[in-house]
Amino acid sequence: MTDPAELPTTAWAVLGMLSHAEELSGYDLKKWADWSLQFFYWSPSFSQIYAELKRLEKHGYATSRAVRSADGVRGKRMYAITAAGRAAATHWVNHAPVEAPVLKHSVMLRAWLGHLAAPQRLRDMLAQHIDYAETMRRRAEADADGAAANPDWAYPGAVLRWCVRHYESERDLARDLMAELDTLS
Amino acid sequence: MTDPAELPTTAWAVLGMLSHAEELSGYDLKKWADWSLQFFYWSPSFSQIYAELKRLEKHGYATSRAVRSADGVRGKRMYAITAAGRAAATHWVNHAPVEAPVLKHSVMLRAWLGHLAAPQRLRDMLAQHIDYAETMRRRAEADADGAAANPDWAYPGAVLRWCVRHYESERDLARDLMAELDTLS
DNA sequence: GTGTACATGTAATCCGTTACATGATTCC
DNA sequence: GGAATCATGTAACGGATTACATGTACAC
Repeated sequence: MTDPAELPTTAWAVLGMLSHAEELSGYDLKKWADWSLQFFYWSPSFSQIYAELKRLEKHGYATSRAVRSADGVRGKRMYAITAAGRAAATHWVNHAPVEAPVLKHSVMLRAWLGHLAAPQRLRDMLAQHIDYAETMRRRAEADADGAAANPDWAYPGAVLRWCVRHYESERDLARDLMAELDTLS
Repeated sequence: MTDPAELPTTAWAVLGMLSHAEELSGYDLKKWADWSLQFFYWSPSFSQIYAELKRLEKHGYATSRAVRSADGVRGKRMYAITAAGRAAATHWVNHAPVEAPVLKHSVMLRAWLGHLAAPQRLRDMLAQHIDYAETMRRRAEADADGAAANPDWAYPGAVLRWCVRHYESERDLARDLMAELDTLS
């Protein structure tokens, strides 16, 4: 087996999604990314997904076929992972160096600049962040429940439970920080 | 006051660092970013910092002066925030829309693809991640202790305590996940 | 008939990194 | 003398986004 090509992580994420399914369109992948990858990675834009799909196909990691609807007009293209693609993805998971986790927390960046901020602004920002974390937690929980039904989703399910706890913690830590900032101003 | 220019978050982060200090060189800023921003945002490369400094100066948000060492040979350039820069940064903190937090967790991405992974690989990855989180926690704690001494660092101090709890949680959640994965394979 | 979802793709642009280039200073 | 740190910057490149362009299907 030749060494798998050097590809950006996004490509492996897309290929990884394909490895969980039979056949998906670019549109499907975007929708699915919004509801799964989104929790712990990030959801690439449509244009990025279409570009990665072409690249994956060029490398022989995916195949596609054009599909027309019953009325024969509307076209779409369905992608599936190939054996070579599965091998490459497996190799990537098992052997590629693991990139450091990236955290870009613009709420904390603003709190770090609290000496420039109006106290109420910091409270509002944190309140909004608490809502965001709670929404994400709920969504992840619903997804985790969905995954629990199917043994094929054991790993995604475990990761989704990690996400539930992660957003729970995110919510609680924001509450703590809000309380702490209230004692400052 | 004219509206502050549209700048990437990195520019505001650099300007924010300048707002915490008297005068800093690009090199100083990079070193400082590695030990503060790094915990909750990310540390731009040297070249990025130098580029942002030039842009900030162009906008009148920072000034610089060349400094030569006692022997008169070695040169460096020290940057300071201007009044306009402080006003712009304040406006950004108080009024710019807050970007959604970005999380790109490549460890979780690989766990999500656990059906492709060797069980031992997942254990190793998580063990390494636990070490990473613990190291970050310790570093953040040391920094938070340092900040506690000075009332000027109240906000950075509060954020650093948030970081300590965040990395603590990150460590614990990775342990939980490792235990859960062990029951799967 | 209007808005929403389905469906794909191009072009322009920007953010940011890596590699490269250069050279002084300080500590061992 | 050699390594690590201080110190700045350019050039090439790539990853990714936004805006734009286009059109169908379906529900209300």
